[in-house]
Amino acid sequence: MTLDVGSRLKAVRQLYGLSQRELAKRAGVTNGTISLIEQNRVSPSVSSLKKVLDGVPMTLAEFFTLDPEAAPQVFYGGDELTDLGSGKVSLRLVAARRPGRRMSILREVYAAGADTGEEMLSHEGEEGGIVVRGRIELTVGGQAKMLGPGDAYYFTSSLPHRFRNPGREECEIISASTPPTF
Amino acid sequence: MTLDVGSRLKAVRQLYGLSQRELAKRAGVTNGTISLIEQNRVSPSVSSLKKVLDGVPMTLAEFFTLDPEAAPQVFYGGDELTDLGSGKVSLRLVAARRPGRRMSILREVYAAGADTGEEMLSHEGEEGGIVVRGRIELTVGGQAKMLGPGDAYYFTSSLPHRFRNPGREECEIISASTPPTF
DNA sequence: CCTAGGTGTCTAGGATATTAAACGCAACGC
DNA sequence: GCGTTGCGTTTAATATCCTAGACACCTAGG
Repeated sequence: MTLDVGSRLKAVRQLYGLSQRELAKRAGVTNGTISLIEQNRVSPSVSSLKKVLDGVPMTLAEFFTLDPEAAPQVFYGGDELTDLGSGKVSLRLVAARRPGRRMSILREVYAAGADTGEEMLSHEGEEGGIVVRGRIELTVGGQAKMLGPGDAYYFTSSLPHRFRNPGREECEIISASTPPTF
Repeated sequence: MTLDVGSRLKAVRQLYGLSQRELAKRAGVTNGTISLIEQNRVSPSVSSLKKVLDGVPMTLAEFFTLDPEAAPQVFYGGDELTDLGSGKVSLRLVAARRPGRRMSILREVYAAGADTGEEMLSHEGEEGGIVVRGRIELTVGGQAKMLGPGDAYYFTSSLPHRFRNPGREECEIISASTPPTF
């Protein structure tokens, strides 16, 4: 198992300053249930855990995304930009060495003529960004659009997408994606 | 309930091209269990759902984060930058109108002398960013650091933090945070 | 036709989770 | 001291889940 649902629930409950009975009442379960779950004496069904979390309220996704040992580390400085790119696309990743990151923040530079390819990228999650300088053509789900400095985008990463710089100047974008792509 | 664990599991399983028996074998449960779960005839315990997902493999967080109706929407254009700031700090949020976003991507401009305050900000999640122009002093967990163009930062948002522009020039940052702060 | 191997579904019974109520403990007012 | 109110824990009975194995269906090959 090594998935400490109990401690997690307890932490969440206490974070909201609720007693077992209070939470139980809000959630429509008994206080005994909360107690047993928090002691890891039982593994709740998804439906009952959902009921409990609805009392907080918190979604299941949020609950399981909680980083129990929330690394109190801070990363900063130019050094934190790790080089990943190749050829005409330069990618620099923020806090690459941080374990368990929940986002990829990237500084992307597309040289003139750069193209992520016909095949289209597709992966779970969401991504978005802002164009800092230059112009770029972004195709998402069959629709293409030119973006210039100050323009922004945001989409579900499972949609096939492609970045292309048809111009003669470099284009710089700062983007973020969750869960981390890199 | 209205939380269709069954369909979700089925979708995941089929996405990976597995039969109920194959997945069951990998996961160490019986095919009947998978069948019953997919039909929503039972609400699996967290421990057994975890076992099942380990067979894929997929984490519980990923499973519950799956957006069933994965909004195929794309947001872009300068219009997508919604103004939020006040006073010396200007905040522009990407895709503000998108429901259920998992990130806040912001273009932040700190005027000379801008300061998010002594009281320190603190909230759940993670955040990071890259300085586009100007200089800014970032204090996280008691440690201050000056950042200039091209520098980056990343930290756990629950650490008390503060942004301050002690210089005479504007500072522009592009940042992201998850879960969304705005 | 009919076996062989694949699919998903169903059922009986043992295993596990949940309830309702009791229990032990500590803090407070009287 | 004593009653009250809050806390988390425990217990016996009930409800729910999970397993093993049978079942029905389909497709392919002999």
